[in-house]
Amino acid sequence: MQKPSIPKGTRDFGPAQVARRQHIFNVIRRTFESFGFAPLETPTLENLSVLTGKYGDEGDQLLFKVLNSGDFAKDVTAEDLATGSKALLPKVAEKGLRYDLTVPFARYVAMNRGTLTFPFKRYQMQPVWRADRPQRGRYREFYQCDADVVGTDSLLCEAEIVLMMAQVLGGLGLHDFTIKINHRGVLRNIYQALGGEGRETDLFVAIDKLDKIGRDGVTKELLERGFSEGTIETLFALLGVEGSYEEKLQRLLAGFVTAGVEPDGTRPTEAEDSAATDDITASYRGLTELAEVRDLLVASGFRQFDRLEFDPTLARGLSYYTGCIFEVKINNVQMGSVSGGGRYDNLTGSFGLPGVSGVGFSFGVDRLYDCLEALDLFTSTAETPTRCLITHFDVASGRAALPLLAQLRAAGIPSELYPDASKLQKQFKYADAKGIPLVIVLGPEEIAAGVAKVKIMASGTERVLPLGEVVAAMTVE
RNA sequence: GUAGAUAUAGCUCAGCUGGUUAGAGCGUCGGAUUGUGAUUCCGAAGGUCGUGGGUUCGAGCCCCAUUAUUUACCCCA
Repeated sequence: MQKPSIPKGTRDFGPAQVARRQHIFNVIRRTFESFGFAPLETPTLENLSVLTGKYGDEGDQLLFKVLNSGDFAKDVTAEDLATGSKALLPKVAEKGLRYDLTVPFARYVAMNRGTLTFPFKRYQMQPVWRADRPQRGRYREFYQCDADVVGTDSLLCEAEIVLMMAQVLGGLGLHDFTIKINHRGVLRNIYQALGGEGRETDLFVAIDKLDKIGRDGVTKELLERGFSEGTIETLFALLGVEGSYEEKLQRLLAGFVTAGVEPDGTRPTEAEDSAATDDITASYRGLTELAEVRDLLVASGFRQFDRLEFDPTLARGLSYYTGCIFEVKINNVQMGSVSGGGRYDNLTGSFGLPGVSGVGFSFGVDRLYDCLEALDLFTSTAETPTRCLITHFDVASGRAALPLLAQLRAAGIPSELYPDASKLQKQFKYADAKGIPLVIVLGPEEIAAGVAKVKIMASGTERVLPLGEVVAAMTVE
């Protein structure tokens, strides 16, 4: 006999887990729909040509590729085998499992550009697959819940992303969270302040690790990568700004001016240098957009600015982001971000539809689940939707229970009759173990008297009711 | 891909310096209670100690290999 198993990084979800997951999905779906997003579903399999090259070299390695049907090796030559997997891959696999929901969405928009009404707002809640090493909060199969808008540059979209993030987390009972926001333009300006060239990625990767390895660690890493000490000092002076959202914007701006950085990367002339601060502010797209998002949030009645943090060190890996970027962390839980997103100016470009700006974000349901569990925030532990169990004693009383069972179901009360004429003790244990709140005892005595006993499991109280009144009484409860 | 940790009952784990018949809690099943759960009491079932080699008079324990799981790095939801 072989021991049964499931692939690494995948999970089964039992009835109680599914019920909890559905709760998370419902909160997210309600929020997305209340902001006017419409549902979309795309295939599990995409053509590899759609997926490859969108996530960087690392991402390509993490794609699950699907072997072609039939004789997948029929086009393979001895030469291909000798060359290695790179030459082999396109001949044996033309499909892959989706890696995220944003790229399939971009493909959908490009394919259906003629029929869509822009701005197009869609949400999507489907599993994605990544072939990386599983560990805490990291699975090979997991669900993402994306909401994206394409076809508008309006910063209202960014503001609404913050509103939706807060609404979903609040709806789940997660109140101690931090929404981090930054702008790729700000990062670009910082990069310019360092006068570097072509090492943007090195820098972002190092900056992103700041909260993990600390300032000393980042300094060491940047020195190893060839940045000078003076440069690194400037970097930390800019990154180290403190204060409120508003204050950080102002101090960062002042820092840029001091460092002599212009938004387009050129050095300012002396004349420009003397220009009024306000004019320069307007030219820093990142800073002005972040200020605008803040104003829109205020006007929308957003009150949780203590949970919204402008973090100049926020980098995020996905290279297609060009504007605002977001990331959400649940505090006091050891878990990566539960949500993230940002604006991309040209996502559909590689599918032949350039110049369409979009902004979107995503919730990781599996991580939200893990956070809720770690914080003990799940209220329902019921393993079944059943509200009422009818117990019986023999074939005759089981038969007699069937009309009542039908009435309960017709009244909208999920109900079941215990299938076997087991000992009453066993039937009650079944109800208790599954968290069924109500048990009806319908034995020979009750049938003879035309009544039923109704027991409320939580309190242990029992009531004897005429058979005709049972359903009505339970509808009230 | 790199580095570490772990693997003993259905689950969570003990198991001393290598020494007789490998233990506990929870869960499961039966009984105390011919028709009442969660609480209490009594009892029972359940293990080729991940797998394969080796050392030894003797291995759950030591050594080697292998597989699986897991944590950190990289990257990310």
